[in-house]
Amino acid sequence: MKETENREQAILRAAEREFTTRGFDGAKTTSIAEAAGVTHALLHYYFRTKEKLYERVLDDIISRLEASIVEAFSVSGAPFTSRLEEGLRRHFLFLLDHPDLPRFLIHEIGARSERIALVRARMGRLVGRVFASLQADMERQAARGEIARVSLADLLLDAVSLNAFVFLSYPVIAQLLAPGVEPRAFFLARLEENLTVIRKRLIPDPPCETASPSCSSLWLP
Amino acid sequence: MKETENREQAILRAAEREFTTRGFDGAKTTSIAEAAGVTHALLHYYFRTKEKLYERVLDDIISRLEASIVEAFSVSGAPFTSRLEEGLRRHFLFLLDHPDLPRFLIHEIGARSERIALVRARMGRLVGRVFASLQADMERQAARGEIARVSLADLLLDAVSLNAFVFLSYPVIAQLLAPGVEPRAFFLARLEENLTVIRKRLIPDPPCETASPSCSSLWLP
DNA sequence: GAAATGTTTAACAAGATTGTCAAACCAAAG
DNA sequence: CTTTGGTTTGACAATCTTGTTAAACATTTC
Repeated sequence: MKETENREQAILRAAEREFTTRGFDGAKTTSIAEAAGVTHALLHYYFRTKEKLYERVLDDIISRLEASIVEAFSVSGAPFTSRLEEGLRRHFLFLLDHPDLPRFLIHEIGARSERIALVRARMGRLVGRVFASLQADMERQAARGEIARVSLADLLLDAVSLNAFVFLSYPVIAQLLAPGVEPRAFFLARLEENLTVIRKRLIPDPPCETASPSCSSLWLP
Repeated sequence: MKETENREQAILRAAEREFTTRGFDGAKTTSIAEAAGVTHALLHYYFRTKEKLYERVLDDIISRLEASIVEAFSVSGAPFTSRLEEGLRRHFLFLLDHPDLPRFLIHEIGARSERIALVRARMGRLVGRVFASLQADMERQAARGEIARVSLADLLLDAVSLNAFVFLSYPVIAQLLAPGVEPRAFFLARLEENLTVIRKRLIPDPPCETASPSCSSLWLP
């Protein structure tokens, strides 16, 4: 075998780029082959059909995402809040390395319902692991009154929403909210904001015997 | 003209459904025509090309979104926090009526860069109006120390992230986080969580002379 | 070096998809 | 009734896209 690994790998890389930026329907096997520098017949030789190539790419992507998130929350022994912050930080930095990934996943699970089963199954395992890993620590800290009582599901969804949406909306909001700012600087600033939001979400609800403004009923009409 | 309004409208409705659920590339003019109950030649008679039909649909959608958001924040005279809460509530309910809209916009602005200019221009006007409408009120309340000092851009992006992402991720997370819960109940619960997050984000940073847990350095390693 | 096995290509086939067109249709105006 | 104008259709053309195939090519093995 000459450098078959390279050819196959080249096709996979090109396919991932094409699929993630254009979606399944927008991606053309001819474009992928061209981008990989091979004839499109070779693409079919290696991956049979567009569908199979897509599945392979999707599988690879989810595996990497899964590994990255599990690893992100694996810092053990530290208090819940530290582990959470560290996990969110790594999650965000992972997205910074794969900025098109959220858009791709979101689109494909919505547009192509056949995929949902696969994605959901693997996400299920992933969420299960993260939950199991954090739940006990969270309860412990909540029991001590150090953090507010929140459902872990809500809290994590809050965090993922904040982290992912910056990348989803970037093309529209960047010039709008921060014209002229370096992309990386913009994203890192958002990371800090996101962490602040989550931290504050966990501030215990004060007993409200003080006249503190946060206890006033500003929010109640 | 027999009921031409109805035919044209039927095509537009079918096109919006098809485009928003499948994206530009996934949508087929034949499917749209079929769904609208007309021949596909008629579709071309009214809208010339798929591209033009798409532009029309996109334009309509953005107009409705724009109108809804401007209206959502138009409650004048109330304190900033009330206006914000009311705006976010209405924004969320609008999305509840158009659950595929965030996915559609996010995908299209990412996948088809030609569209960005149009979307960005209109979003620019929209954000400008909302900003102008809220900024002064926000400063006033911050000056009184009733709310934390945050950039309005960050705060609104936080809120939109939280509101939109539930809909984006719904197909995957629903069964995972809340199995068996009615969709509407699930979404409304999320709305409350989102409002809580934003409220807490605005809690003024305490002076930290008390031993309150929120002042401890739990978050600093 | 010849056979066997795996890789690569050019050419082709089948089908889908967008878009056009001339003719049929229909409603209203003269 | 006939003309006129916009509507609607069936049939067609052009192109794009996926997928196949037979043959050329390379590499290993005996």
